[in-house]
Amino acid sequence: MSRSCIAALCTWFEREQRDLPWRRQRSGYTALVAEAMSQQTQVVRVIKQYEAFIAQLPDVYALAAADEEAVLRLWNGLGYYRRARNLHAAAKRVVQDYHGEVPLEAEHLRGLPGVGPYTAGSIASIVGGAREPIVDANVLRVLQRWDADSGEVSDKQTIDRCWSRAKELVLQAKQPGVFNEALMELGATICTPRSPKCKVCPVARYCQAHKQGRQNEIPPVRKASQTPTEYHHAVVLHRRGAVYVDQRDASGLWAGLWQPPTIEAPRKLRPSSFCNRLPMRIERPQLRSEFEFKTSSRRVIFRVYTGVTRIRSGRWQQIDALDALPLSSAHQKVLQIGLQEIGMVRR
DNA sequence: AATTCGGGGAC
DNA sequence: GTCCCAGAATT
Repeated sequence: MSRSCIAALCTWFEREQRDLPWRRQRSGYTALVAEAMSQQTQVVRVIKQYEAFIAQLPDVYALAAADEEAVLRLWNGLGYYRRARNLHAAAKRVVQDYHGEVPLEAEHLRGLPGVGPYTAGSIASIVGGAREPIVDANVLRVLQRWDADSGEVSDKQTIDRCWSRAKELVLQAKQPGVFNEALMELGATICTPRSPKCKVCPVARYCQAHKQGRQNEIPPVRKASQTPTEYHHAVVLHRRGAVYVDQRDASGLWAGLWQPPTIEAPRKLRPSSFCNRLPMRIERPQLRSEFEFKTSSRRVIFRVYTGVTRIRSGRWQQIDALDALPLSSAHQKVLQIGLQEIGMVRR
């Protein structure tokens, strides 16, 4: 009975699938890059950055040989920057241990940094044709609805049930990779978190949630956690067409990325207090602007200053070469505000 | 078993 | 405004 459902889903996928760049050229390497970028990130946001990444680093040797800074820069704005470092390390290991060929067996893939059960199963099945199950956020939702499983999405038992189900199903599929990708595609385009489009779903007649009219209740909505507010005071220092930047801690938020000198505090600091905490002397500090930046677990108020300093040591980055710097989305905005105030128009 | 890690799409 | 996303690693 699930055979016909699997077939219907795969037929729909072959007909309706989105045109994604990593579907045009399949290889272990392109899949590895695409999967790393796509973790916890909506696919539409990945496309442009994936293309830039592949254009710059077209094969695993290019990536393995690249500077970490060059790799991180290609991740600018994407978030979860550890993924970039893991991908870089994975490429080095592929060159070292696998003669430059990304392994296509799940067990080997699983040994690469940044490759967990989902990513290993995805590459092994879609590129390698292996009969490996996968469960990402899309598949989880689709399978919960198929079985009218109203468990919490974060509950380990719910996740385990879906992995078991995915395994059962992929064992019956004619083409495991096509089936896996079709499940994800259905979740991304039809079986969406809210207001699923059951009217145009190719497998609605196999869906228990739909049969019971409970597709809007499954899975249950997650309860939002509250995010404490913190204040990041940053000063954009300029001299001779360059700005001063320093590197963030190797762990924590935006680990190892670059930024204008910043003091983080639980509360708003007065300008004098802020300047006193900085390692360099600031002349004519001016508060220019303030904006809110939200991540999933933090609410950060950025207070952007401009100022002048005499120090020469440290890293002075030319303004027209700021794109070469690994920068978070928040710090790109800080720099944009600071430079605009200074009159160094940027974009 | 919980927490951490980003940032914007979509509603 | 809210919820969520082609998850994995760390604590």
